Amino acid sequence: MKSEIVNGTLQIFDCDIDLYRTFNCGQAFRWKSITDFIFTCVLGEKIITVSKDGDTLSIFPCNDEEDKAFFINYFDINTDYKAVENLMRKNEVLSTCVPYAKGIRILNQAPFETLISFIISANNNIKRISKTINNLCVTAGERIGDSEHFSFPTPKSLADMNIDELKQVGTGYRAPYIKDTATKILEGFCLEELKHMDYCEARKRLMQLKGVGAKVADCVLLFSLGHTNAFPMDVWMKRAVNIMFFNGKQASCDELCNLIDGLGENAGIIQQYIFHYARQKGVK
DNA sequence: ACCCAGGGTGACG
DNA sequence: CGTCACCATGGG
Repeated sequence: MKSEIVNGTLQIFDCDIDLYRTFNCGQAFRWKSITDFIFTCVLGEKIITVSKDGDTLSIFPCNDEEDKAFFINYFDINTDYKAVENLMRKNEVLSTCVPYAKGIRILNQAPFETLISFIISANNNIKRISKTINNLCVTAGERIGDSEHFSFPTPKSLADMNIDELKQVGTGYRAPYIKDTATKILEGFCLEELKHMDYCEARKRLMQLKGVGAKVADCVLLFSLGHTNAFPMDVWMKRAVNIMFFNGKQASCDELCNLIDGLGENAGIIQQYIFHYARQKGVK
């Protein structure tokens, strides 16, 4: 992928990423749209702005090779989505999903932020998840300069909040899960090492945390820890998979496991295509 | 008033 | 192992 840094902006050429789809599919909750093609978000301690002009993706600010490497990884630029799409086209059912999700990317996000975000996502909807996370950042994060933007809270700042404060932000009954998980991370539970661990082992580890079941663990593994075979099974996916692969009948756990195994190393990416298809079709 | 939302937990068989 | 009520909260 060709790219260059010009005046503090990273430009990536011949890039077919669809920013709207990528930011609004429920994998990330903090990107705000300025226009249809310009979005902004706090990553780490910096306010990042990205825009799309034709086939050129621009990311600002980007000051050095280290920044560049971070963005290439964050936006998953080096993964060959065309290859995944070609694989999907060989399957009659999967091929119908491809047009509904062209240009999506699976972001490689900050693990702690992703973990807390998906604990909040349990039995919740995307709009309210975003609102709650924003409240959490304003309450416990750091203001960036004199802007209206805030960083995502550190494990310590969340662990230091009491349950009532966490509830007041809108986390509801998940408040103790958040406090407990933040405390575990603060005390040394290492998320980074899960990246290099076997998928099943990493999943078991995550599920030891309160508020983290199979689905939340898979989201964290897929959206922040590089496990592209993780296949989050939410209510949308269950409906879609049952209709697409099991003739409308409810599949058993074994049948689902076999299906996901059959999708291989990129099952998680394929999952995102199915998710987009299901939501745009309004599968019920 | 009722149901749903990118579910998880704990209790009970 | 599987099932199930319950868990806050806001929008349809």
